[in-house]
Amino acid sequence: MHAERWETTLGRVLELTVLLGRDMADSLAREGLTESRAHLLWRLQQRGPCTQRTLATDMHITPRAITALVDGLVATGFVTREPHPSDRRATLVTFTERGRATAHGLLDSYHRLARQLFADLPDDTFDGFDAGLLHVITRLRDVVAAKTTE
Amino acid sequence: MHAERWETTLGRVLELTVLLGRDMADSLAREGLTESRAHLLWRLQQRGPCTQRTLATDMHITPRAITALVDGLVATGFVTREPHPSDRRATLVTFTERGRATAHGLLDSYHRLARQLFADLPDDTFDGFDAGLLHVITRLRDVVAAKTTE
DNA sequence: TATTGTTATACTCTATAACTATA
DNA sequence: TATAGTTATAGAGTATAACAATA
Repeated sequence: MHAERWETTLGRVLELTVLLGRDMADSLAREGLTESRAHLLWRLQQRGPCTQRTLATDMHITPRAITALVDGLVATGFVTREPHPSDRRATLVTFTERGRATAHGLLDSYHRLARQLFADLPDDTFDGFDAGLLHVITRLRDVVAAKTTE
Repeated sequence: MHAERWETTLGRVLELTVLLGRDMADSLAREGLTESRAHLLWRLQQRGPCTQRTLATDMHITPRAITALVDGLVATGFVTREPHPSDRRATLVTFTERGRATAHGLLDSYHRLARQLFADLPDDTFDGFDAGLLHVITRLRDVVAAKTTE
């Protein structure tokens, strides 16, 4: 195995991230969403109504950033701020009908994309791809962990 | 092949992009760079000194955004604006010594990362991963092209 | 008239710090 | 005293539009 092949392949990984990022940003823009706001809707769908603090911890961004994202999503009609039943400091971020429908649409798009990318891939190639992905993700976690320790 | 596997694997692809993005942003911050500014340095290294217009076309962002990025890179000492020898409207964005050294450093980091991710991957797994990547990138280009045509 | 890069203006994402209301 | 969310302030990236200098 030669280093040139590794570098070519890493180049492909980077190209994939760029293409995927552009495609997702484009699709989201058609729904009136940005990547950050869609991320919030995604988390909200998985957790159900929750406090902004929960979302901040979940999404690894500050409470201030959540306030800004929720402001935008409220203004565009995807979510509402509801009072927390037992803690009057907190708010429960909650889907509007439109928000719920949009989140379902995002899930559909995700399924459709998975099919488009993988449906016509031979089984053994798919397996190799998946195995390689797992390996690379593990390595990457090690790299990140090593840096954090430094 | 079941749809669930496609979705799990797409999830891994997304996780990879997130991890890679975080790792790169962290490394760049240590050099006093952002991803956008590093992208500009990367293109500059591949093309040599060039006009802002060229960079704008190259990086798929507006001339205004290039002005902002170059302003930042000039202020932090990575590049200078030099007069264009034959067109007095244009400027040639050019590396400083520090800029050139940093760009070389980025290239080194790239090589090192490729080695860290792939060096201990069995040859056949690597081949499967690479083949899958190629396929997925091709599919993704089709998807993007289909949307643009719409 | 077309092009290069700028200024003017605006929106989004994010961060830190100070503050209010509540626990 | 600690926590939830806000306001204040700041910096980065990007976009469109109007403009100056030059081609």
